[in-house]
Amino acid sequence: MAKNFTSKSENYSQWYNELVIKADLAESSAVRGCMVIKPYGYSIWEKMQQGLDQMFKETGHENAYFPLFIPKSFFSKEASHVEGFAKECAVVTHYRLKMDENGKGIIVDPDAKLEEELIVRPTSETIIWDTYRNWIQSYRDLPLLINQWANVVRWEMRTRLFLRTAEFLWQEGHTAHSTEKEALEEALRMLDVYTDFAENYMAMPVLRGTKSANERFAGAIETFCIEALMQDGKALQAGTSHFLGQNFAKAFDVKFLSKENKQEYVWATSWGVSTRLIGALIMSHSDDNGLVLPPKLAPHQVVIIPIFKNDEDLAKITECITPIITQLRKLGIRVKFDNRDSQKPGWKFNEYEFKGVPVRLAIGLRDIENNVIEVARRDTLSKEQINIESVVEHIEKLLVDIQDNLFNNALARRAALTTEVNSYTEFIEVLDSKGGFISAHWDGTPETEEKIKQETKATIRCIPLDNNLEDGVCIYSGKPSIQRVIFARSY
RNA sequence: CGGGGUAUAGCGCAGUCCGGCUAGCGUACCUGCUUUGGGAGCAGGGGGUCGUAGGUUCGAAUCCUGCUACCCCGACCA
Repeated sequence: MAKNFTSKSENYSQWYNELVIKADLAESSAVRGCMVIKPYGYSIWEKMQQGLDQMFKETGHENAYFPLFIPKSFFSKEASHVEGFAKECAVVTHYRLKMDENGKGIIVDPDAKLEEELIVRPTSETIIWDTYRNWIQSYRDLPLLINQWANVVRWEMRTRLFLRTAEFLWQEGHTAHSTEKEALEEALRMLDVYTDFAENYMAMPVLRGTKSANERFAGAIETFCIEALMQDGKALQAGTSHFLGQNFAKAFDVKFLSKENKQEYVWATSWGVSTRLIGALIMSHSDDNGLVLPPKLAPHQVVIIPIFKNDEDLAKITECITPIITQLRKLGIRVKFDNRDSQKPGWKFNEYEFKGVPVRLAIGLRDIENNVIEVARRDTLSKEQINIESVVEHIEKLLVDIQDNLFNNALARRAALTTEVNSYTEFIEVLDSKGGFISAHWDGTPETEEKIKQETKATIRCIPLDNNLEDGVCIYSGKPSIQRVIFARSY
């Protein structure tokens, strides 16, 4: 339940919830741990979908759709995979309700018990690989590059709007290849796509790397990830791309006949990002005045607020602004002209600030006389008067500028919150004082990582891909280390 | 699942300890007039089975019991 708006310095969780609720993005549903995504929140997701989907298509992928329900037996095939998900699955056991004879209302009909339980997908690897077995016969059927936009359910113990809900929306790509090399390349290609999207659409810098064995996806040989840093110094895993080796091919018996006429198991990848990205976007840029959206993802990039006293004034303003709206739309800029007389200008200013609209124009009779329009930008909250003749050109540049500025600010913030440490004492001190990414030597063992996690709640977020090899000693065990890795407390 | 908190009008809350008049405040909503360049002012008005089920009582938002949901912190995870 929403409280009064508070500064993020006091309570980041509360600040975050306020943003989500007051900017009209989402709310908790009546179903435990699920969320209702409101139209404005969903339109941000749609923009994300559009951007990602285009990138997927450009890299040769196609969309398909697989069932929501997965027979329980499918889960017994890949052992480590089921271990990773079994604890948090919603299970369908019956298929009918009935009226209770003792007047207790609607009850589950005990006679309608399913022969085999159905699992509401926590991810679709199993059912997709079961399907792929029939789709793949020959090397000519490969590579198989498929993406699915879907909802999945994970019965998490603790939930949080957008960041970890019981049901969430995502895309999951599942590909099959004839060689290990090609599959590995695919996993890395999709990591590039995610990086591109995070940095150039969301204006959110990300670290690219591999996960340590402890953090690796259940059933994967290697998990690549992009890690973002939120304003409060906590890390957020923004996307993952997995190299699955032949684990799923073997578990689901997916073989192909090679050019050499030999039966071989296919090589696989999977990759996904979810509505968690909305949470990441909110926490990357927003301030105490509300949401701050990067132009590329903002449902409305420009909002125009006429200042008028009567219908006559509005008619004059409309006449003046209409050609500008037309020109902006021709450039593909998403413009909203809020000419409602049911709300006052001041109210609208605050409203669109809350919703994070990148550029706001205000125009009244006074401006028309002076041949100017007031242009306000959301990222810096600054305003200036621009000549009507040059306003379209100005806005076009301004949108690019805001997009860049948001990225650069986030990048600078991340740099300020990234620290190299060389001892465990220093590690703990930095973790508790400012948080953020901490670059430190690690001996490479899961045991050390686990102990650090238990003692400090910090985990290895990733081993950066372009890491410089550097001899050193593990901050925890003192054993030799060949490189620094990135630690952080995370969401 | 462990610890803490909350549930009263669309939203935010008071009232609950110590039971008692018609359940109140802010905001939002409706009507009218004045307003309109940073969340307008005045006047009038509508909206509540007090989360739910049961109990105690002449009488329950208030006391007792069960249940449910949500929020925060932890373990788990995208």
